[in-house]
Amino acid sequence: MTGMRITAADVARRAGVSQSAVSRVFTPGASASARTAEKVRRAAEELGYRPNVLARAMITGRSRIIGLIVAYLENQFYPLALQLLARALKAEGYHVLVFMASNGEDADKMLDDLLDYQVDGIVTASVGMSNALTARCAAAGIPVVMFNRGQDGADVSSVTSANRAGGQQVAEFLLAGGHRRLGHISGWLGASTGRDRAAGFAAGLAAAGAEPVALVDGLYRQDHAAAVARDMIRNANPDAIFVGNDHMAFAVLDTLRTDLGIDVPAEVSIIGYDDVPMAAWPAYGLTTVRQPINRMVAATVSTLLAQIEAPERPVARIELAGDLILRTSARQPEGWHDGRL
Amino acid sequence: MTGMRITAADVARRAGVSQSAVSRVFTPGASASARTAEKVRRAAEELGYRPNVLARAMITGRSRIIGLIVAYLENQFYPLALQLLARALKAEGYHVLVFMASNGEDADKMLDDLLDYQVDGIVTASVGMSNALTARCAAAGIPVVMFNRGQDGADVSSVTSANRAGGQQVAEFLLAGGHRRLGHISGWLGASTGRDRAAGFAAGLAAAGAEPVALVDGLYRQDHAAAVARDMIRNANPDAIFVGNDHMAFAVLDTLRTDLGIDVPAEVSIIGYDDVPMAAWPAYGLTTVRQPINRMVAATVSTLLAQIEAPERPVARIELAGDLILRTSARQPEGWHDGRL
DNA sequence: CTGAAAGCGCTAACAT
DNA sequence: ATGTTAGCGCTTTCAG
Repeated sequence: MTGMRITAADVARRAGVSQSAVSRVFTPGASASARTAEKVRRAAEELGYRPNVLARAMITGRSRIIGLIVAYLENQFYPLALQLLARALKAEGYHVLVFMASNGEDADKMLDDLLDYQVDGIVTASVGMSNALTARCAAAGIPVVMFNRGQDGADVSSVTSANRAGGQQVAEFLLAGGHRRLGHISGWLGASTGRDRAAGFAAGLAAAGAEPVALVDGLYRQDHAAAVARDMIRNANPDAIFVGNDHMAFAVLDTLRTDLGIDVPAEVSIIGYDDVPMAAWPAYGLTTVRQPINRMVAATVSTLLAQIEAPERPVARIELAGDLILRTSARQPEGWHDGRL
Repeated sequence: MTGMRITAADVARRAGVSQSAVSRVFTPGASASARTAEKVRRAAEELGYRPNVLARAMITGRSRIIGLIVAYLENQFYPLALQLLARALKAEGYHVLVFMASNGEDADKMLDDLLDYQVDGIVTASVGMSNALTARCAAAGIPVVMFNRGQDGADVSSVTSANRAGGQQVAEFLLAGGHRRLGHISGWLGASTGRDRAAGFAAGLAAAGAEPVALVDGLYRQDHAAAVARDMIRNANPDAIFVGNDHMAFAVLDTLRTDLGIDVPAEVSIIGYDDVPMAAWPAYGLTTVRQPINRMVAATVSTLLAQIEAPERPVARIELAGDLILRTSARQPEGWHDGRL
């Protein structure tokens, strides 16, 4: 008797109604009399019946599955986002099917996989999609939202924080703190987040007639960021380093303090980006730009669902402001309040 | 023309064969002549056809979806496991549907959700399931593997590391290092992992005629562990604390060093459990028991798939050995090698 | 409001 | 080896 699935027909038989009556009772926009509904519900209860989502999906064309493409679960920001996203989608009756983007892998292959599952929508986290791929999704009528990544000139929705403004604010803060030799270990410059933060930082310096003493791509990798930090200290003698995200900043902080014996922030100030929970831990106390992850996820969900319900809706590019969070890894200018002097 | 799905019938028409011929070409254990296969494949290519996984699932009774129930993505161990699990399952043609166990939530409700999606199997990570729930899964013919958690007397497969032996090894190591006042901030004692590590630790002490000076449940929560650590230092004056997992150990380490100004390990040694990547970072240098996460995931996948293929297979309880990893948060006994004196 | 009937896209006998 | 046929479990016309 194991594995014997109970179907709507079983329930119908027991309740003494037609199978379609059962269906109606379990369909939100249904029309069934209170009496039938009651009978059906009792029979279903007794039998332990639950509608088969897959069968329903075949008819309605809606699987209530959202595909999530994600690459770096090592960076705490993404598990957090995944957690928030899964909860928010669950509240709307959707669930998340995970697709890990192995780095060497063909993106087209992965998209095939996704489409095979008839997902109702796709969100990419920290993963770029070529315009060819987004075009395929559009052709298949499947909305895509890029989370924490933008794409120039592509017809995709995206939700990011104000990365350019954030980078600029860091420059202003550091300058106000009396630093004069500013270095930047950027996020991967192949990603919009990496580029925008770097551009904002450069713009902030330029506005004060300054320019960075060093600027290197950290590729969003800890090992690489650590190596780059060592070089930068040796060769450029910076008194402050803006690091493209917290994940790398932790590695940089460790490298300076432990390997190089540098006093942070007395000798060198370090600033990160994201404000993951670990940034607040005493061992790091990382001064950083907070990405409003809750609102970013909320925006991602509402954008995606809106697009699922109205496929012809134009793409949305949402950019949410973030704040500089003051801690102990960077010297603090006197009189600095609310992100301004 | 957007959203127009291409079906096997479309391909059949274009290739000049029957629809079932198309199906056969796309079914692994098929029987089709090279000529037909070729024609079909070309037509499919031209049309951009891909089989509908959901329709296939209805017939075969296999969705190729594995439900993952997970609760604490804050503890780095679980995102890592998720990542490994998703990749391993993908290699076998399965994908992971995520179910976040919100703590206040009814577990039965969540299981309903899972079963609705006709998942082929379930893995729970750091989440217990009542015997009633595992019974429901068994009745539905859906195999379950508990990852990093056991269940006494339940008919479920589980994959854990040798938690009891690990706890015992920690006790021996600490004793050999000359510590005499050993405290334990355990993992949640409602979980087998928390209990087993605590029991092993106590057994290790007992074997030497000792007993802990303090033993408190840390509930696997950082805030709680930090508070408990403060109390323990004040009231029990331990010279070493074994913490139930790395996640809590980081908080304890921070509390001792930063809040309490204690020199670790000169005054107090700290040992964790898991060996998440952060444990190796210089800021922590956490001495800890490594859980063989790669092998644990591999065992989880093979157990689950074996059970999917042969439902009558008896449940497996797999326990993998872990090693004590020596770093700088605990005083090191002279002559300690390979986990032994 | 309700039942009968027609599929959704596909696989799996069953013939040929 | 291939086509024909009968469903998988459900939603959705369509009558009544």
